[in-house]
Amino acid sequence: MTPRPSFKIPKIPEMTIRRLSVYTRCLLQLEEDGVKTVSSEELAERFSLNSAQVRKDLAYFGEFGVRGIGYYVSGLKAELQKILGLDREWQVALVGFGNLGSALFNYKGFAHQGFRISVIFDDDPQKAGRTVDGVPILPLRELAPEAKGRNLQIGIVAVPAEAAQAVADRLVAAGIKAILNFAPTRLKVPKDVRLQNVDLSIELETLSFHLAQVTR
Amino acid sequence: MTPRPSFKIPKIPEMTIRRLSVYTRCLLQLEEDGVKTVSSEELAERFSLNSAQVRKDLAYFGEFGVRGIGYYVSGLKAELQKILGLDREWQVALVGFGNLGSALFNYKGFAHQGFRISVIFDDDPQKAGRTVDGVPILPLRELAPEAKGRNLQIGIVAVPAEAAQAVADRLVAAGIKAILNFAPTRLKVPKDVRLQNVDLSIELETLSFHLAQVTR
DNA sequence: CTGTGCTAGTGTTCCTGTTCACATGGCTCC
DNA sequence: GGAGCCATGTGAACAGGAACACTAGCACAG
Repeated sequence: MTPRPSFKIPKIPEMTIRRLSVYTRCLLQLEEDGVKTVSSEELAERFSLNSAQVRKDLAYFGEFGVRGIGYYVSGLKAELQKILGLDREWQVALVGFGNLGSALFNYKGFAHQGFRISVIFDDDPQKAGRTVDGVPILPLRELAPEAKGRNLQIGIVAVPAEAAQAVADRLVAAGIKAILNFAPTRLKVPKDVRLQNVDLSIELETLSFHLAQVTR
Repeated sequence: MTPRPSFKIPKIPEMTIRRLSVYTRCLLQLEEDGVKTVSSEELAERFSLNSAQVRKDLAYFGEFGVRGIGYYVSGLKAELQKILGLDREWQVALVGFGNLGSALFNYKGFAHQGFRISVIFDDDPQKAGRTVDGVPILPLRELAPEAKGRNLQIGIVAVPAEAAQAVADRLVAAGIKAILNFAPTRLKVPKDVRLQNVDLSIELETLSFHLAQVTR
């Protein structure tokens, strides 16, 4: 009756998932360096973290390690990539092709891990209709039909704050279940849609807060 | 004997500071809309948050509210801006003027809140020596002398992962106490230096993790 | 084959941040 | 001037994530 009998999910902490992502990157590096095995202790100290933390994070998903040895780098890497969904290709829609949008598009790290920006949306008549590196730039109203045709799964919102909610609404309406938002606004989305915010102002203001404490 | 006798700091949670930043932005909007007072309840529901949370966050820093009324929008806004250090201008150094660097430079939101990118560093001979919008682009070796002369306080790292640690080391050596890192690496800095990371891969991979759970 | 050493996995404790619930205290209206 | 209202401020309960410390199990040496 349970949808996934072989594999129970005991509420994974958000922080654990973020760390998995970090571990994965580290393992990629280690594999490249020809390292075969790594202990939770070694892994931990690279991020000034607790080794129990590392073990617990990994143990949420299975028993990947060997006692007395540690973890096999390439094996663990593959497991984590599978868990994070990096073993497949995700179709990403980028909305907004201004400064930030084009920077994101040109960022090399994405395609690498299986995130493919397969279409761009922007209503600017200067941009809409053109193509960059083989990727079409379309007006926003094309979103719904394209989403189905291209099997879009992730939307990146890189438009000004004022337009962000409208864009998000369209993404949701088009059936997209994961949104990465760069606009400085708190978007409202249904709770079956996963929303991840990147807010530069918050990061900068956190810094200036701490500076202000010292520089009183 | 205590360095700050008039003002005790009872360990402010990191999350509180991030929320202050969000509140501030909201208050700016409210003020613009001509709203005079706002209650913790109203403020909270804009971010689907608990009202006690809002009150506690604010209470860390003083008694800004009026019982039976709420908070005076412009008064609270001014207080929060002071707490976050937004009542002054910070001199920011941007290191790396590639895709992301130039996008950040052109992003309007920064100057707005008192963050002035007053110098850019990039070793690319195509770029170094030039000027954009009156801001000079210099080779990285100029960092130390410029930091003093320009009173640089914040460094933004927008270089590839491989170069990031070296850049961070130079920023630290130049006496900069706050770093915003966009490179996908965990930088090591002395603990009196405030480090804030923005890691796009982590955000995207968090999304793909959740998608992968559903799309099994 | 047996013993030792090493490190993964895990139950428990600790601690930080969030939520609840109440008492406090200024404003307003009569 | 006093009584009632209403939202703040805050101590106490709660929850969840992180650290500790112990147990389990595999590998390798002798």
